[in-house]
Amino acid sequence: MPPRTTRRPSMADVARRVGVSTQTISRYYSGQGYVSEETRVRIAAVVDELGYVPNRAAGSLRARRTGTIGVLNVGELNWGSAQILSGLSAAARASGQALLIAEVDPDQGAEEWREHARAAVDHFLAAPVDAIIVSTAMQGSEEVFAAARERVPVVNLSARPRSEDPERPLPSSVGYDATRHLLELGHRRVAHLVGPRTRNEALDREAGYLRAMAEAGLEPQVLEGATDWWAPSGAAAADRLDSIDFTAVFAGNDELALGFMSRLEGRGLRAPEDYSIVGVDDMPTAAFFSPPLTTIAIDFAQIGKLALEAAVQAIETGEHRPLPIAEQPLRIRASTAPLRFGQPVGHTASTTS
Amino acid sequence: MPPRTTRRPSMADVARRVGVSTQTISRYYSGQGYVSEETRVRIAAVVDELGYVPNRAAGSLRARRTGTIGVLNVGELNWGSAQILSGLSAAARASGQALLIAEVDPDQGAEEWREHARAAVDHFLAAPVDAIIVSTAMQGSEEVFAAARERVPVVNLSARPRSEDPERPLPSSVGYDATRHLLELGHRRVAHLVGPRTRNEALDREAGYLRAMAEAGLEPQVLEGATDWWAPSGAAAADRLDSIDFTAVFAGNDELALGFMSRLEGRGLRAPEDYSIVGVDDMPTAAFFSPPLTTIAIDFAQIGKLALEAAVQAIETGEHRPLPIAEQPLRIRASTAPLRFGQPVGHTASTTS
DNA sequence: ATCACCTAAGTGATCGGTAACCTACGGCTG
DNA sequence: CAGCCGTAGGTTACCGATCACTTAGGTGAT
Repeated sequence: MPPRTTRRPSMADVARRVGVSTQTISRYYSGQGYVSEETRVRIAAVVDELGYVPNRAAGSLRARRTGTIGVLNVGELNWGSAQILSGLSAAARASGQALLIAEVDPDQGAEEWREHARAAVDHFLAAPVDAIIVSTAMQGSEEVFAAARERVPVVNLSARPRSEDPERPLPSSVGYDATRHLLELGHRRVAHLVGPRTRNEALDREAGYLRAMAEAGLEPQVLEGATDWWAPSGAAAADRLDSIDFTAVFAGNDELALGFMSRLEGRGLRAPEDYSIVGVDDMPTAAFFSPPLTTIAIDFAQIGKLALEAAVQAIETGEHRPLPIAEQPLRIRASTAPLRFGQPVGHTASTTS
Repeated sequence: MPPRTTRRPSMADVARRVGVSTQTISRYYSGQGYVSEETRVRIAAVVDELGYVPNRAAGSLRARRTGTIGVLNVGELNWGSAQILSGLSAAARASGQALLIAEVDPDQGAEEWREHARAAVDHFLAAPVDAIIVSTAMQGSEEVFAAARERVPVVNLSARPRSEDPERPLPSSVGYDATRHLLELGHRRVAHLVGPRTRNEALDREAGYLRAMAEAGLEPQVLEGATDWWAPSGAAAADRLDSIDFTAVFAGNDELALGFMSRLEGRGLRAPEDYSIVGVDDMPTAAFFSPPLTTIAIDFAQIGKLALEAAVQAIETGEHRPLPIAEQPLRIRASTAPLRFGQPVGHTASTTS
């Protein structure tokens, strides 16, 4: 079929058919001003008959409000960021906003990724959008978004807590809580499988871990090797270990924990008998791992909802309020257990491939 | 800060400063018509200086092309649909398109969900978008999109193969291939853990399974109980079994397989010793399940790319080509093994909770 | 009786671009 | 040297809504 022949109906078409001016139709949609009940009914009938849908591009041109919010996601959509997106999109629908999305691949060089982010921001500004939500941010991204802030409000979900930051997000306690759980079970040699350092969440969780360890007067042990948030990265981190001298591990997220557990099992070590492990996210699969994974359940959908509301607020009032923190309950499952004497980990240094 | 005070620069601002007409700036961006190299350089300098970004809403008004494509997703973003979205967004960036997204919750009544879908489509048409991509469709959604088709091209990624369907997607062979693998291992009592019947993918896979079983002259056995694609649904399906009389299972996706395996393990049955199981998706965690899951790897990112290209083609030429099928290799891991005599499943009917 | 005010609408300008058409100049060709 | 074409760019109308303002009848208070 040739590129659409019938022109889509405009507000003028509707107005003509109802026998009023376009202004009345505009009022019908905006709710501002007076439209009699009778006229309202006749408009509704014509709208339905013609299949009229107002053209947002036209409206926003004059109104200087597009009702569109840009959502920037860094890296592939994992369970968490996908959930955030779901939360955002539910809230957006509720408040009549449209969501424009862009994804930036962080696994390039630092310069390339910054260039990508800049392009994505321009993409949003071109739309144009009323606000930008940065779903997951990378370290060093602040300057890119600072430029965008001169045009539209920017809500950064994972900006690091800094006093100069306009949003001043409260520090998340995920890393601290997870580590505390392990310490309360009696573990003393608690390691942290750190997520990709380029992401702010990974840095936050590491900071929480370090704080909990310092408070307890214990030596931290950070396991490196994760280049992204997926299970193979956790496996790679496990493969790097040639000796194992911890009795508990706090993994940056559930995926990393799974990959890590899987490789340790290959070396004859199982949780919770041989070591304890706790993750973050509580993705739906985590409860079905073997063993079921103790983890911190982050209410990502709620985060998305809060972020969208914050963006709408910023659009309407220009006021940036710090994002409240969603609930983050610890879900205790079978992967963690109290430290027992004679726990093999830390004594044997098995070296299997 | 008060709601932005400085007006964003317009094309006229740039033109004035360069000393040309807006038309020349327009030509600079569109590449249509002649702009001398010298002028080009001066425009670039001013654009950079003012931080000018063309307003797509304004341009599209006259050009009747918004460069925006709507992506409708049905249900929460699971691994597959998130990957499709990633593929779409990468391809969109490459071709300069913007992606508008909306999510529709299918777990309402059939009437409610149809109403939601209609609202989402209107949302897209309001933008307006140049095309709509339906990432995962539900049964019975065709009529909703048929209405949208009168306005813009609609690419439906999971429309069921029907001769009347303008896109006539080729039937996917996922269900058939997975079942064949189990049959080739010697299994005869092969069950299918069917996905949520409301989704077309679930129906397609079931059809493939039934075809393979019929070809082999075997009695099919469909395990019901999954209301979504997540692991808890797989567990629920396992909980419904009071006797187990199969030696192999083809699960609708990896998540379902995981939930199912986890519950059977609670009943003392492990793959591949006691039964074989194969999933679909090859999500990154699947290789780290215990046992690592044999599964069909769907190249979702590729699907997204193809879909976006098809949409762009339809926009430009009005021509709907059927989507080529992405590769779907079988990844053989430890969850499937040849049928052995004396395999316990099918003999014992354990009833543990 | 006059005036203020509410209800219900209409008028014309305008947002920031693009389409279509037009102008001007130089070089090459017949 | 007239005619034609390629290059470089300008002019004007227009896309489809919203904004700011105006009109006009009816009602209640002074």
